[in-house]
Amino acid sequence: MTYTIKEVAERTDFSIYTLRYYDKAGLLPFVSRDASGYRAFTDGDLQILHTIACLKDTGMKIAAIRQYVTYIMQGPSSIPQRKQLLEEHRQTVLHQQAVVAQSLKEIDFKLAMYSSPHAAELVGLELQTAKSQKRASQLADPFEG
Amino acid sequence: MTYTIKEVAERTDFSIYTLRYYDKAGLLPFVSRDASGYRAFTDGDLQILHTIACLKDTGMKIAAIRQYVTYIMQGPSSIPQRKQLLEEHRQTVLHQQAVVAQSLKEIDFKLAMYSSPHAAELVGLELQTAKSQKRASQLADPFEG
DNA sequence: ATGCACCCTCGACCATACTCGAGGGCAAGA
DNA sequence: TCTTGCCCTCGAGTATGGTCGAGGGTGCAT
Repeated sequence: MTYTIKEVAERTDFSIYTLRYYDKAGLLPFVSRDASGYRAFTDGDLQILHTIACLKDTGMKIAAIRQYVTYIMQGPSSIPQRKQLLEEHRQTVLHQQAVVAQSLKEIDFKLAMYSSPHAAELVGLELQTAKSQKRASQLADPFEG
Repeated sequence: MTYTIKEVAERTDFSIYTLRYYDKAGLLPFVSRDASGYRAFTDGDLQILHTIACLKDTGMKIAAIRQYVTYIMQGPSSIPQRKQLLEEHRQTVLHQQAVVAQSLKEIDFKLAMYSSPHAAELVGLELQTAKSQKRASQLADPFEG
């Protein structure tokens, strides 16, 4: 049983364009062609594609994904390299998660301020502080206009 | 007390180039110029810049950040709009966090497989399954070479 | 007054990741 | 056989977010 590129696009979050772009970029060397030159995706191919989606969704670059896929094509002998690549990526993702979580906290703090019954006063105070800093340094006030 | 663009670049994760690019893109209308036309950043400016960093780090696009900054320039009257913009962004971030967390789980699953004492067998089995699927559909085997 | 380390703008260039149209082939039904 | 709806490649175009060099001004220390 195989799937056409259209069927794969429907079953995944990749567009037909993206799938062809990925193939051109060397991300899909495991996808075979039928007698007419059409891409024929097997279930196993979809599994690798799913892994590719996980890597992409966590921010891995195309070049790194290509490297990973290349390792897959080399068979079990490349397990150490695959492991290292994923471990390094894992650290990157953990770091990014921490950055995002911290930034979200600060956004939530802003939201809390905007939701406060004294929102207008708090924001007004911030504004006056900013304006007086400009004045103290003899700078034009950009908050006019 | 004010800071030069170089000092700001050193105190933040933005390069001088990026700061100038952001200014050109309308993200820094609150930054004043001194008598020589040099940008003079106040502490209040750095605070807004920090908020911009939070938005950028959570994936907000430049155009949306510009909108938010525009609201800031309008003073307290734009609090409802700021709140709505941040609420919507917050939902986007929560969704992205969920996607990343799920993808990371699957990456960890792969890593566990590669770390298993039977890694070679497991990966070899995957490979044989993939190969037999190709054979069953009379497709050339891309795992040769 | 000269040098050095800053600052400025403008516009070109780059990297990344798609997105799409043109031109053409394949396969099945009316 | 002809239309319809897929498929293909190739190469150009788009969107986003920078990055950088040229050309020129500023300001302080020697």
